[in-house]
Amino acid sequence: MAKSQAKSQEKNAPITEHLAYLLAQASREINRQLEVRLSQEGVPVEQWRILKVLSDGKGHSMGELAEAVLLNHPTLTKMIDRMVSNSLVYRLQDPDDRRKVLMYCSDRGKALAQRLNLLAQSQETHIAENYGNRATEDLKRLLENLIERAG
Amino acid sequence: MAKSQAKSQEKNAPITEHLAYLLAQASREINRQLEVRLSQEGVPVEQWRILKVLSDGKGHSMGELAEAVLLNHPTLTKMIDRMVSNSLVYRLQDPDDRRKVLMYCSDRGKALAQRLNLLAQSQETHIAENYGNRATEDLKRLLENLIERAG
DNA sequence: TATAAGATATTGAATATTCAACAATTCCAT
DNA sequence: ATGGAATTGTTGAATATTCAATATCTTATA
Repeated sequence: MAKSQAKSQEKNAPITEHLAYLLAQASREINRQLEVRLSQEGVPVEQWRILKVLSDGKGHSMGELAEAVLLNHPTLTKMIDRMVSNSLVYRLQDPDDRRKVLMYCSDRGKALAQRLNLLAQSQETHIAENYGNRATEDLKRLLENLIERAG
Repeated sequence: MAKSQAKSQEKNAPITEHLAYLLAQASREINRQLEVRLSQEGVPVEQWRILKVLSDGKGHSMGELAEAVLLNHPTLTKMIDRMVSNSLVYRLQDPDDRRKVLMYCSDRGKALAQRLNLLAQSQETHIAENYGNRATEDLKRLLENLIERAG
């Protein structure tokens, strides 16, 4: 009986004990909160990521960018299309490898990025205050390690 | 100079330092790995979640279920439509509140759920082995706390 | 150097998700 | 009781994402 219970415990762990589920839940919640903040500028989270990456002023290829902002290629292409329409970013062909397209941030994009960074930063601050500085840092380091191993 | 550097460090934290980003990245990666395993049964992650929740045999309303499986209502409705077509689950009107629909798992759904649980459990085991038991447990507890505060 | 293989980005069709509106039922205040 | 507000779930149109196919360019090889 004890044995079969142990076995059933193994197999029937509630869904809330699965790491994949906890990650999905936490990510969903935190990203929703970020979304609320960024909606002040009418910008989805993915566009903030794109602008943040591009605001280093250097050109980033679509592939590189897709990886950095956690979007797959076709999705990124279409999101960039929208952002080009809004004059936030622009495409330039890479002179060294003409298969590649290098993405750049316009001045308008950079200005928006700055405002978005403030909103995102305020969320970080809010989390650190409510959840605790120590816990937040611990969580970040654990996530970094997990990503490193899992990648 | 030191002052302006500190300031710029605050404002210009790389995107990889944002909790929202780390969570999205980790969740994406771990869920992709789970997806690979579950594809052995041709089932998306969300359907595993649904089957897992319903396999307690009790009826769950759509709202309750949507919350539990991290899907919003219209998305869940349409996914349930597909699962009903596959005879994995079925709807029953709640006799106590006829606005509600109670979802149940069919025998076929329960059998599938068992096979999926094995696949999901094997991922948990794999993570615990590669990432470390201690780190995995720490991470889970931190995520649970975060979700509790953030909800 | 010519050609095949690989890399990069985009496109269009198929699929899935979301938003807003709706229908049905229950709850509550009068 | 009864009419308005709130809750629950679904629908259809608009939007977004994904998959497979394509076009373009580079690299390696023979």
